[in-house]
Amino acid sequence: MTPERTKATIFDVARSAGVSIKTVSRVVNNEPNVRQRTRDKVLRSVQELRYLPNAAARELGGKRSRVVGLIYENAQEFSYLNDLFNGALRICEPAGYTLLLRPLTLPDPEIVEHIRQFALNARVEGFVLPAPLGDLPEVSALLREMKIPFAAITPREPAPDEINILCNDEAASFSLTELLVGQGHRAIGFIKGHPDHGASAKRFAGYRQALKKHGLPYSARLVRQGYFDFDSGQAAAARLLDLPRPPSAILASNDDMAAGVIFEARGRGLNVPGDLSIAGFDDTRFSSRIWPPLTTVRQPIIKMAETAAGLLIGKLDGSATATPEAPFECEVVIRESTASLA
Amino acid sequence: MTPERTKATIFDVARSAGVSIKTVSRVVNNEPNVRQRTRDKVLRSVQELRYLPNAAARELGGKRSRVVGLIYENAQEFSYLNDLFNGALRICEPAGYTLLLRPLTLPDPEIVEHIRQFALNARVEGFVLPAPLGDLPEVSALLREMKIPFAAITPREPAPDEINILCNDEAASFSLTELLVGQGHRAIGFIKGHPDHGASAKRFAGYRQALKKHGLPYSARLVRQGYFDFDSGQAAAARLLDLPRPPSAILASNDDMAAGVIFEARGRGLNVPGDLSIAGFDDTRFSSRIWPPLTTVRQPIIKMAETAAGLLIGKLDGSATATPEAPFECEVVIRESTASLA
DNA sequence: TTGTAGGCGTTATCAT
DNA sequence: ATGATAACGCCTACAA
Repeated sequence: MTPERTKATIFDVARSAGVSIKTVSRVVNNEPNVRQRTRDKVLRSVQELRYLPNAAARELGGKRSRVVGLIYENAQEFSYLNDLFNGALRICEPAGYTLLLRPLTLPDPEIVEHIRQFALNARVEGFVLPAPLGDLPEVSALLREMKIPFAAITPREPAPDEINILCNDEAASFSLTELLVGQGHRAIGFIKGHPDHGASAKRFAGYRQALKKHGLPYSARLVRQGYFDFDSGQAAAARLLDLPRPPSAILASNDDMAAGVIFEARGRGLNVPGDLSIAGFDDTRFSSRIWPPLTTVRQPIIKMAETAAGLLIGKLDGSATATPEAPFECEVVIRESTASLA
Repeated sequence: MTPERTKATIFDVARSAGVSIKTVSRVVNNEPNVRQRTRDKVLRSVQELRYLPNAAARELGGKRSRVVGLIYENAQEFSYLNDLFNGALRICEPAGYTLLLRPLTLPDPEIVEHIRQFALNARVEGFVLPAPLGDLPEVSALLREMKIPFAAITPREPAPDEINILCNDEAASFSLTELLVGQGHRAIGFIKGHPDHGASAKRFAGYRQALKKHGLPYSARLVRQGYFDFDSGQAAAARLLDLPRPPSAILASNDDMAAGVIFEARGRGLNVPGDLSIAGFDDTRFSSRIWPPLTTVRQPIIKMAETAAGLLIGKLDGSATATPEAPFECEVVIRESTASLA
């Protein structure tokens, strides 16, 4: 147990175990064609010597960097990103992969070049692409061209053989709308998300379906375009509230926009939820901490990120890999920003 | 301009430039003893062939990984972290360094072992240590023992030869307190930050100094311990507001806690700032978006992170390096959560 | 100022 | 099932 002066190499292990370095390599890399007894012997030496394969040598010899890249949009809400990082990291680390982050500021006219450079410089073997990056056709096209596998986390139509992780945005939006309908709201405003995000269309679709199911008329007047940011939410709310017959509830496609709606409502002296019910999407860090706490939808982002990274690594390692059959389940979180119509 | 089938190596460049690989190496690494003409010639070939040194080979041969690690506390407010990442990344990338992130959940009894493993596995050459990690003695001790340089971003007393980045927390807290005094507040509550953060003591000191300067009595009654999170801020506010003679203003040591104070105040039907003025620290993403928008202090985190990474890399590269003489300047941001006493 | 030889610690190839 | 040996692409010494 004396601390080794110099780090053990594969040769040290080979000598200690009485085998060749190739056998050690086989064991360390879980390759076949090693007798169980030999394998055990080698493993014992590995432990004793605290052998850790030299990543640089590994890459140089084997052409594999074991680097996974995670590209994300900079301006996003962070609790989402934090969950994403943690989920991906939790899988990459024990699997012997390095996770490299690459923030991007969108829109970026040179996005393709930026990603290409990153992939090359960092020798990225595979990408995790959270929304909205997985939604950008030029990005997936580039990665396909570079033959770099990726796992997109977004509700898109994956090409065959591509990894895609998604959750049931549409069903959640449906439930949220139904909740409001059940509370007696008949004029329900909707603020759409950024058109480049696949989730935006899904959430809108859920809203429309719920209206339809309950026999409420769809009115384009009550729908405004937003861009997932606070300001666009506030602006959209202002226009909805300026209507001759304003909605009694507003459903925003994410919490940032919902926060903007609350802000606008308060600025007009409206009581939330007394005068206006408000709901959002994402359950960000602040959703429960603004006043009133926000009714929203929580996605299992950590699990989704873990799954994305896991499937991606499986593909890189040559194991089996497939997009999961069922979408992940979202959860409606009911708080005080929504209430029954008086 | 035909896309190379296979990546160019140092040999290709050498051949193309009509020199030896060692000369190419010298040029690429900015080493001396190369004639300008030769240098230009090589540089031209490098561009033509789009030569990019193979990082793995470089590390294997040269014993340098060019990896910088950034350890951070997981539970933190993210806009802070996001700025931190972006600042550090902006410096590391063009300098040819890879930035690796390592979230940690505090308190962590095995923190030393976790960091050691990370440093070893990822072959980290130097660390950026934002608060509160730079404040933990066991962490700096470990890094000193491992002879891994680090740049701490926190108001601590750096050992000689160590890099330390800080801003004038104390002066900012002083200003904020003075602002409240100037608005006529005489009973000003203070919620301390987490005791493990160096900034907590500084901010508290600034508060006390301002009271002193303006001849206001210091009262321990009006000071509560918080832990930088929303809940502790809310709890502290509850106790302050339960006092027989509650404060007319509360200064929280960060915005998360200030948000908790606002939440508590609203829950009690208090008008902010009419009945209670509230100020925080950090200017997080939500500070301007809660109601009312929060008076707070903004730190130049991006610049601080850039400086930290830059000095660290300078040290790793063997250039000169010194902790900057003057602390970075914070900026008081006055919004609607504070107002003159009626 | 420039070049040559050797080594870094793996993985891959091909025997045995 | 196991092993010898040659890459891999660069850097460090040491020559010239």
